[in-house]
Amino acid sequence: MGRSPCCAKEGLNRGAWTAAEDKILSDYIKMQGEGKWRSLPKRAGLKRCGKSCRLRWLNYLRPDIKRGNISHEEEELIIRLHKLLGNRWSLIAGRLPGRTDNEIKNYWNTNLGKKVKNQSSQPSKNKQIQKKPEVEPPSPIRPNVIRTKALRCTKVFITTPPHQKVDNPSKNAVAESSSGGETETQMRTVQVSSQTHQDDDSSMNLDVGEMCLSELLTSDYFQGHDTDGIVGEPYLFNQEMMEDWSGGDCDQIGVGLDLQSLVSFLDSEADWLGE
DNA sequence: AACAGTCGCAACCGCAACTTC
DNA sequence: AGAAGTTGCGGTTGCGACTGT
Repeated sequence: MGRSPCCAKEGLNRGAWTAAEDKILSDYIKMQGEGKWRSLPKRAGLKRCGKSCRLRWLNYLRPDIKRGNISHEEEELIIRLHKLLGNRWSLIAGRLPGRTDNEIKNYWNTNLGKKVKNQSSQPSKNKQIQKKPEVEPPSPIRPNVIRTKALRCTKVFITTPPHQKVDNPSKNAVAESSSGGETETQMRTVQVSSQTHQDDDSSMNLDVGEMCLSELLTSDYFQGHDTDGIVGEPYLFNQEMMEDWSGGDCDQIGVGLDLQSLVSFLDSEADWLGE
């Protein structure tokens, strides 16, 4: 299908927003709520395209936006998440309350990108960051950094094939993309299935909405089972990755990692498999 | 003080996923 | 089922602020 232009460009304001425009937009959204961006400018009486309004609201006017410098803890988290997710700024921003994807993207491009590059090019003091090469996938076997486009998915199905030793953990991750109206932020369920789990119900649904990732990763399902020759091996992650995610930093920095990030990561892994 | 170069952020652009009809 | 419309995302750009000469 052809793509229609997001808006007629004639007669619309462009460039920096004025205080008056900001006020009109935020007042309107406070009264009417977000959404229907395309028609919003007309209804609100703004000479802007809907896209521009959405961006302005999301990146600047939203009341829950955190202003000010990115803290060291946030920086660490960004680096860590970028290592896993690559340039999926919206997912990374989702783990940093009050920060926007645009802000994090800018911060990465202006600060962290260089910093991480420097650190990886010279042996350094920061062991945590030096554990793995940055940005580029270390190998085609187990890419740390995945593709750029995020999929919306509501469920991740993780399964260990019967009597099959896990030689490539990522091969056991399959993401199901929902066709429903849910969004990434509504991902709620991870279904974990294992042949080695001998209960009648060999799969398990976990409500993961607010579950701390480190808790989940240290649970039996991710630590592996003492059967079928996969003693102590996680189903999805090797030791390095487990340390990466469950190293306890999330508690230290006071930002609870929930499974949305993990689901996205698994989603990415599944996508890589499909290529 | 004036100019050039660099940096950082806000905004724009184009694409793809998703929804609606 | 498929076309048309909408939304969200990541990459890129423009411009003001800052810094060095």
